[in-house]
Amino acid sequence: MTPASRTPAAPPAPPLRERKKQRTRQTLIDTALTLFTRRGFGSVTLDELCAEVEVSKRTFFRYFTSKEDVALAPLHDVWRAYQGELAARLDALRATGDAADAVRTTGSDGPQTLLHLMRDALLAALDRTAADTDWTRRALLSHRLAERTPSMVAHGLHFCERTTGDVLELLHGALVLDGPDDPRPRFAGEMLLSAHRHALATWSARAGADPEPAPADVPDEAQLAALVRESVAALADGLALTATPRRTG
Amino acid sequence: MTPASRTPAAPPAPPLRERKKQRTRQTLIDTALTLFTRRGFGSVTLDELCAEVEVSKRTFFRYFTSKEDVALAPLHDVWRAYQGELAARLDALRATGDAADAVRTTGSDGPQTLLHLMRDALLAALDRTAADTDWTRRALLSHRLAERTPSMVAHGLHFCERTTGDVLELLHGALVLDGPDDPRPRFAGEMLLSAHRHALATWSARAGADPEPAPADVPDEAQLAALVRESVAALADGLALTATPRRTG
DNA sequence: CCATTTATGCCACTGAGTGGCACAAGCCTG
DNA sequence: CAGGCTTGTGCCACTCAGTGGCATAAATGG
Repeated sequence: MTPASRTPAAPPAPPLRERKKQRTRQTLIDTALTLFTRRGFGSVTLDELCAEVEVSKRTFFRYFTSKEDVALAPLHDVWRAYQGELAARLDALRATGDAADAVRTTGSDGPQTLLHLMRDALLAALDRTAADTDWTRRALLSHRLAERTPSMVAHGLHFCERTTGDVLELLHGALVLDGPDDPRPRFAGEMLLSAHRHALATWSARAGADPEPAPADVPDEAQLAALVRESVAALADGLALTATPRRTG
Repeated sequence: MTPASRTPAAPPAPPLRERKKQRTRQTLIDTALTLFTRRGFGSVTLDELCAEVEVSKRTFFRYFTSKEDVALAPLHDVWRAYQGELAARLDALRATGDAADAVRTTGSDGPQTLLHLMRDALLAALDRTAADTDWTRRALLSHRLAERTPSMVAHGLHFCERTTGDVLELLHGALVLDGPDDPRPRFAGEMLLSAHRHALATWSARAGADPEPAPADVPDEAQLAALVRESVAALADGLALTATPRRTG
């Protein structure tokens, strides 16, 4: 923090101005999560939040599109990273022209399923995002908050939907498909979403129900990653599940 | 409309007061769809809409929970019906204890998959809802509106999510599953949702792009039903789709 | 040190959504 | 066809999210 401290081994050292922006953004997110968690999403006004962070409301809206947006930022970040990861993988695929060796994360047999390609991109995104200091804690708070805040659910679903839409454009540019209306990649994308949401819910439920967990009580992203894998694997079972009536007892 | 006209073969004749309510509701929906379609969702204020229908804003909110809600009402009605249909089918299933003959809509081999059970419930719901006079026209307007109105998308997704949640409770009460956290029924429910959304999009796209279609230009619900079947059938292909890179050219 | 860009603050404004209360219209008695 | 009772509606004032415009302050680059 001292002005004279030289950055030990920083990459290209981000332009000083950018730092402040990121710092305000992070502060907004953190105080928002704290306040919302403590007193409920609906009971905290933006004016309060802004006063707390000492930022004008106008400025808040230059960082986030809505009150819900700031509360969901940690979760949204994953999806942004996912989009990037997937784009990179698709480029690699097109370059080598071979699905099998383009993606090193799988020592698989034959060309990969799109769903698995997406899953791996998501896992990589998770890994990258979670590299940030205590992302998991924030993500947990974010998700817990969403569980009891309908408008956050709506906002989150919509965000995912938009991301899926963007991803679909990438896919249609990079893969051989049955025309621009082929529903299969969309289905795959939405299934991944389902799986991810379930993984997140399970992850959150497994952690202690502490409303403001200490850093130590927060489950790590490895557990989440494992749950994502499980969930994706379970998708096919969901499709094939037969309806066995329960005996009334 | 004449007071003395005797209802020819009306069932029990709904309590006169209820009629007015339904009429106001329908008027609100129709004028909302018209105004929104003509001038855009965001450019019509609730005050305008209410003035047009000659109803106070306070009253509006006794019928609908939000501005988005009224614009999506036709689509929401299907899901409400779906919930009812599914509940009925589950009851039938539990009563007979046999999946095969409980549901007459399918002359299938062996017990039915949950997905197909849900699909049939949705188709039945569609059928029932579309019995109302020009539901299809309204639904089409509703969907077209949603396509260019982000907040409507968010609201619609959230509504479906809630419905799915309610349905899951029914399922866990009626079916043999792997405990309360078994993700399979949830996956099935969300896949049906995906399929339905795709069907709706295709249906809407196939109809002429007329912003205010004449009744004759509106596709019927049979076409939508067919698309739902197709989409559900295509789900498995989405799951299994292999990522074949497109040759750059 | 100055000029340009870029982030922020301030202020006034729209419009969705809510709560409270008084009023009127349908509705069940006798 | 009173009477009270229930239920839906109108009106009013209020909160608060979100936006636009313009002046100002801070970083950047010469």
